[in-house]
Amino acid sequence: MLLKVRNRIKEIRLTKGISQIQMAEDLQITRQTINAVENHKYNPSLELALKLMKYFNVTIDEIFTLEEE
Amino acid sequence: MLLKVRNRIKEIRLTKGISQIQMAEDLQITRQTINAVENHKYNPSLELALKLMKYFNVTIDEIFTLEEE
DNA sequence: CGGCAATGTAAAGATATCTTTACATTGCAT
DNA sequence: ATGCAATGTAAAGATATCTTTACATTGCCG
Repeated sequence: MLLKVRNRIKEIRLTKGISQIQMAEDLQITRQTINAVENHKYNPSLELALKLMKYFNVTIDEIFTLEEE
Repeated sequence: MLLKVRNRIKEIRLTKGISQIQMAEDLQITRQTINAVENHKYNPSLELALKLMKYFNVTIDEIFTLEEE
């Protein structure tokens, strides 16, 4: 049972009307990192994942899910 | 405001009476990885963090916290 | 159409995460 | 005290995550 992480960062970001640029500034990371994570180039680190939860004020389940490959 | 990830993996594991060795087998990772994470040598990846939540059947807040440095 | 903001993408380099192999230490049961 | 299971630790190597710089594409507003 192979598991893979999916995220809904882009959806959540758009519903809040925030740009990648603003997110990057707020979170003190680069825009490219946000873009890569949104487009599933790679997963965020746990640290970044926790910051995203805090930033959007959502639970982990609302952003990340472990799905079968 | 520097933030750092803390975890309670060791506490949770011990309350459930599970060894690092058994955890490693169950989660299909190495014992050294569990040991390193428990002793805060580095953070688990988001993927491993999600697997740990599922394995222990706990919420993210029960395992991980973002604390000030 | 032209300009601008937002987004997508790419490549090189730095650091983090994880594995493999191996050995040392601890603590508990016999 | 000896043996054994569990834990701690270390070093080398592989892959993942993130930054920096740079340029391309998209879409929308004037």
